Amino acid sequence: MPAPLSRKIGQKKQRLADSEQQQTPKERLLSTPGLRRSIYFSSPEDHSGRLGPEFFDQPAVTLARAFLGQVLVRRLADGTELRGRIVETEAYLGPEDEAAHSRGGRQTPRNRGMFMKPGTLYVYLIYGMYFCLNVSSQGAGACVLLRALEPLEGLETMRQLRNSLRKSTVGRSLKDRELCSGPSKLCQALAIDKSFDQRDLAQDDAVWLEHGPLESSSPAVVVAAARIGIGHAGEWTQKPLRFYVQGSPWVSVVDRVAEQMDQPQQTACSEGLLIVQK
DNA sequence: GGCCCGATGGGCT
DNA sequence: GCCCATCGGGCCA
Repeated sequence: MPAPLSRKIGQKKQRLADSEQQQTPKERLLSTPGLRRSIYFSSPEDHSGRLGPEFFDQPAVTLARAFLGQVLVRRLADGTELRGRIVETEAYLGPEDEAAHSRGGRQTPRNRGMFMKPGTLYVYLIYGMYFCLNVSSQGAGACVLLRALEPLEGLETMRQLRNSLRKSTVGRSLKDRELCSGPSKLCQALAIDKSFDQRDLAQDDAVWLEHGPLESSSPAVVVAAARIGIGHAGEWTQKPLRFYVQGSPWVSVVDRVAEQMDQPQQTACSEGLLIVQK
C-alpha cells in the first residue's frame, strides 16, 4: 500500500535531517563544542575576512557586481562549513523595477526583507518547491539575487543535500557543475530555506560572506546580460541587470549575444582590480 | 546541445 | 483562481 502523501513529505523531511546528521570523522571533530564556539576569527583561516555591514551598503547594481568573486559560507548545525565563490548575480532595483517583488512599492510580509537594512537576506519560495536567496542592498526595496556559485569546499555534502531533494535519488550522481548553477540549486546545496529569511548576512552565525582570495592569475571580465525568467516585465525584461564572470563554467546561463556586444561597462570583478574597456 | 512540460504550494488579486 | 526571479527528465537533432 502506498504511503499517504503526508507521510511521504515526512520522509522527505527526515531524509533532509539525516543528510545534515551524516558526518565524516573530520566533521565530527569540527562539531565538538570547543571548536564550534565562535565563528568570528576563531582560527587562522578565518582571518581571510568576513565582510561587514558596510560592504552591503551600496546600490543594487554595484553590490551585484561587488558580490562576484566573494565567497559565500554556510556553516551547518554539525559545524561543517560549505564554501562557494559567487559567479552570477542579478540586481533588482526597487519600486520602479517591474520585475522586482517590490515593484510599485509593494511591501508585504513576504518581501519585508527587501526593505530591511542592506545585508538582510530575502528568501522566498518559488514554484512551490524551490527557494531563492536575495540580499538587500542600499535603496528601499532593492536587492541582489544570488544565482550561481563555484563550489569550493564541502562538495560531497552539497551533493548529498542536492540529491536528497531530487526525485530520482537512485539516478546518476550530480556533476560538480550541477551543484550550484542556479538560484534554487545553490539554496539546496547550502541547505538554505525560508528559515534564513530576514537574517543578517553581516552578523549571522550560520551564513556569511568572505573576501574572495585576491586574483593571482588574470582578472575576470564581468558580462552584463538580461535577467532570467522575467518575461512579463516590459522594458525591464531586457535591461542588463544580470552579471556573471565571463568564461566561468559555474554560471547557470551563458548569454553569447551579450558577450559579443560592445559592453563598455564591463569591468573586472573584485573591487576594480582592472577596468576592461572593450 | 535545445526545446518542452509537469511538479507544486505560497502569495496575491 | 492564477501566477511564479526553477528544475529535471524526456525527447529529438
